[in-house]
Amino acid sequence: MPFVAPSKWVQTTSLQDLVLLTKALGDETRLRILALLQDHELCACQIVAVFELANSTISKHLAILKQAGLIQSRKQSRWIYFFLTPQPQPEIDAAFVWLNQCWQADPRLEADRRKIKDILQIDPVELCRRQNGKDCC
Amino acid sequence: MPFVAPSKWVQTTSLQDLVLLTKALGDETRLRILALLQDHELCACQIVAVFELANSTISKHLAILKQAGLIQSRKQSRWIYFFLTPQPQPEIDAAFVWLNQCWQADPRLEADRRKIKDILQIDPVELCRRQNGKDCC
DNA sequence: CCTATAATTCGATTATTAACGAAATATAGA
DNA sequence: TCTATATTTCGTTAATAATCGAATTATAGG
Repeated sequence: MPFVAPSKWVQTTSLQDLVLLTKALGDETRLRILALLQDHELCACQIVAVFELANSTISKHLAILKQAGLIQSRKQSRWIYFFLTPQPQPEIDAAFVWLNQCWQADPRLEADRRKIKDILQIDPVELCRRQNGKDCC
Repeated sequence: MPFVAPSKWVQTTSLQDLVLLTKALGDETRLRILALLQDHELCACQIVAVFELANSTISKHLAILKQAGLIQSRKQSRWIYFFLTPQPQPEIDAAFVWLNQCWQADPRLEADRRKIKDILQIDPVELCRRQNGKDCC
């Protein structure tokens, strides 16, 4: 039976986790996604519609936020919905407290909020058709 | 007399400031510098001695931290001492509160603390001689 | 006023990250 | 089971950031 190192040995240090977290927060698009997710859970196609970036780009941003422990996802019907991690580990919870203090009343975030409000009116089926159809760009 | 836009017009939004701040925090070396500065103010040559990076690199990191409003500096004799911004604006103060929650008892930060303890024993004159002399590297 | 020197700036290089479109994956619903 | 499609992964390119050594700056102290 081969020797297996206890999982403790490969555990990342809190500094490494923290760097993962601060790097995840160190991008404007990702901060704006987090701000939107404070109000609603959203599927990828809705986030794509807000930022007008390629869906592969948004997917990457979401993966970074997820790996940092900031968000989670669940599948419902044909869509994957992303939402802020509920009751996250303390260091992430504290990060949210901090961010909330910072980003209230920012004009760009307000604009994003208005935009998502319109997007939420559109049926995701129609939204995805627009994104995957050739009338895009 | 030329028209000069009121400074208000070029004022950055809070989101931009926040991105500046999160980017400044999104680097391991800079987080470690901040952790060290929680205990002591330090001059550039002392920080260089801890990290074994070129003084130009450390200088850049310090400039980024300073621009984000996290640190300040003062000149004393031949050295410039860097220290955490006392009573900073609320969003930065909240960031420090958050960081303090995160980085207590991390082994790498502990090691840095031990190292700076030794370095503080050395006269800065001698420290800088070692760095600028040819016996380095 | 000089000179020595601590720190910064500059210019170049390397490494990392963001972005895209296309291809692959996975699966809901027919 | 099969097909349509929402999301992810892949491969590449472009932009940004970290790093270095050398040159420059600014100034403390002789």
